[in-house]
Order: sequence, then structure tokens, then C-alpha cells
Amino acid sequence: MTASLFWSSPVSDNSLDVAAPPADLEIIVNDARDGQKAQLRLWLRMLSITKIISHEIRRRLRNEFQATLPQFDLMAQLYREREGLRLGELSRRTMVTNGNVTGLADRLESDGLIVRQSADGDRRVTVAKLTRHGRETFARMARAHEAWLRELMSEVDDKTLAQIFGATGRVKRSVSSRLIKSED
Amino acid sequence: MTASLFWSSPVSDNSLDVAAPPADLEIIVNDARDGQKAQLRLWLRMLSITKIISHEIRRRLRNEFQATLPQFDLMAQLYREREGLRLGELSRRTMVTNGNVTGLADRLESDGLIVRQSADGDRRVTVAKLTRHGRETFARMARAHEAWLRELMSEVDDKTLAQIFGATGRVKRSVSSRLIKSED
DNA sequence: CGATATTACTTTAGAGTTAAAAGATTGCGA
DNA sequence: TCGCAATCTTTTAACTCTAAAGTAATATCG
Repeated sequence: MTASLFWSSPVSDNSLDVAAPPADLEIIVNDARDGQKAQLRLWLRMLSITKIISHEIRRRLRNEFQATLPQFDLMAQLYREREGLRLGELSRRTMVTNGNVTGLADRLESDGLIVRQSADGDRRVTVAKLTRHGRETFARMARAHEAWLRELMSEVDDKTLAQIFGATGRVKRSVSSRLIKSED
Repeated sequence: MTASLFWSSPVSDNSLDVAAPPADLEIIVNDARDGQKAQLRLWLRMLSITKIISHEIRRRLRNEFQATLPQFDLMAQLYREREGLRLGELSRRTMVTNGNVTGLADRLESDGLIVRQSADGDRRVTVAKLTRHGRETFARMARAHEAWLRELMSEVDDKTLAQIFGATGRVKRSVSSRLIKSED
């Protein structure tokens, strides 16, 4: 096998060597033709950052609001749709499978944060919407959530943030178009 | 409240915010200072990209190798450590909790991909290492995995990839340092 | 020496995850 | 109108995930 790809020892972040803790799964490739692996390297970096931040957000949501991240995501979608959304649409928007939405909705409903309604004339459809309590709770969570992110990224200047945002847009488009094509 | 949390619809591209959510003015009223949300926006974008790619990698690993992503990650760590790793170290490196590593190792072991050994003189310790079959299997998976990423990001030029890689390094350092500090 | 930490792993309980199958309901073409 | 396809949600099975408690084995200190 040519590609000898070796996962780097987590702690040794090629950037900065901060203490030790919860190691990081950033992978590095030690290969002569390093240029060939830019995609892999970038992917591992994004994965690593996302895991670290998710972990932290998850922890804080749990500690401060007794909520989980998927629940927060689901509520976020409902927050901007006063009329509520059908479960299937919710599934699409949150990128969570149908079956999963059922369970999430069950828990949120039993906590009094959302309600299920069989609206429309179509009895197959179920619409979920935030209760008053749900809206208030979410509003508080969203404020905290936003502040956490600002805090976590506080050492990065706005210009860099904007730059990454723009460039990652290209990555997103590339990935998305590949997925769509392969569906043919 | 400053709520303004206009969650972009996840799956759809959040750069071009097409959908026009009517909703109450109250909700939208807030902040004219959109610039304050660069962190939130970037976070949502990274989360979105990561979800899409993970989803696809997971799907392909399942279809072509009957393996899961966490299993792949665990094997990746063992691949470069011929001598094997103790479960605790594996947990640290993969950012997976101890209990979870136990289950993952159970499954990999029963599939004949790894073996557990009670090495050392310390009988509390268990070392996991890839079997011959495990090494061969992982080598094939790793090659495919790398190719998939190259394919998915193929529309992005190397310069952009390198640029993002570099800039996200700063994000990672910022986030990491905040976490360590808060541990005090 | 022996009680008490500490360390390493496993177990448990509650959530989330996916894919696939099962249940309802509705729509549509012959 | 009847039957079958399409749509929407729930169920199921296997896996992953976290936090917290449990079980060994080893270390430490009085």
C-alpha cells in the first residue's frame, strides 16, 4: 500500500502544544507527497474542531438547561416557524432521520416544550410547534449558546472568521454537488 | 431579548438565505448588528459541512466495508501503534468515553479485527491491537477513505484548502485554550 | 501492615443514530 | 371505484454516546 496514512498522535497538535488533556483526534499524514493529502488533512481538522465544540456545547446545555444538542437543534427550527412544522420537514431540516425525530418529539412533548397537532385535512401529517414555555426556554438557551460560541472563538479576529466562512462555502458546494451527482 | 437567532436551515445552503420566514416582527426586530454573529454563523457552517461529510463517509463505510465510523477511528489509532494501545489511551485519542471504548472493542474483537491482551505486570490494564486481518482491512478502508475525501472536495483548489487549514488552526487554538482555562 | 486513595476497565441508564420495515392515509390511473 | 403506488410517521434492531456508578488491582501513607 502506497499511501501510508498514519494517524498522528492526538496530543501532538501540529500547531501548538498546550497541556495534555482530552487528546485530539487530528490525524496527520506523513507521506512524502504531502500535497496529495490536503483534503484528508482539512477533513480531520474540521472533524476535530467540530467534535471539541460540540462536546462543550453539549456539556453546557446539559448542565445549564437539562437539554441535549439535538433537542436544541429541533427547537431552533420550530422557533422561527410560529406555525410549527410537520415532522418530516423537521427531519429534513435537522438532518436527523424520521425515526429519530419521533423520539425527540416524544421527549420534548413530555417536557411540555412542544405540542403535536394533527392539523390539515391530511391525517397522516403531524405538526409540531413550540409551546409558550418552549419558546421562552429556547430563547434563553439561544442567547447562552451564542455567547458560548463568541467566547470560544474570541481569540480569532473577525477577518479570519469571515475568510473561513467564505472559503468553506466552496467546500460545502463541492461536497453537496458530488452527493447529488452520485444519486443519479 | 436579543434572540435573533435566525437559524439557517441546515441542509439547505445557509449562505443564500432564500426562504422568507414570515414570523413576528418581535423576533426579527433585534439586532441590526449582524456582524456580532460571525462566530455563530461560522459554527453553523462547520457543523453543517461536518454532518454532510460524516453522513456520506458513514454510509460508504457501511456499504463497502460493513464498518462504522467509530470503529474506523479506533482502528486508525491502532494502525500506527504496532504494539497496541491500552483502552484508556484509545479513549483519550479517539475522544470517545471509556465505556464506549469497551463496547467498540468488544465488537471489533468478535469480528476478529483486534485482540485484547493483558500485558504488562499491571493486571488492570488491557491492551488492544490489530490482528493481521485487522491491519489488512484497515489499510483498504484507509485508502478508500482518503479517496472519498479527495473526491468530495475535488472542486476546491489546493490553495483554498491550505488557507482554510491554516485559518482553522487559529480557531482550534482559541477553542482549546478556552476549555483548558475553564477547567481551573 | 492495613486502611484509603487512585487507576483502569466495565456496566448501566437514558439519549441519539441509521437503515429498514411496518402502519396509516391519501392519490391516481385503469 | 378499486387497487396499488406514494407519502408520512412510528417501530425495531444494532450501534454509539455521555455521565455516573461499580469492580478490580495497584499505590500510598500512617
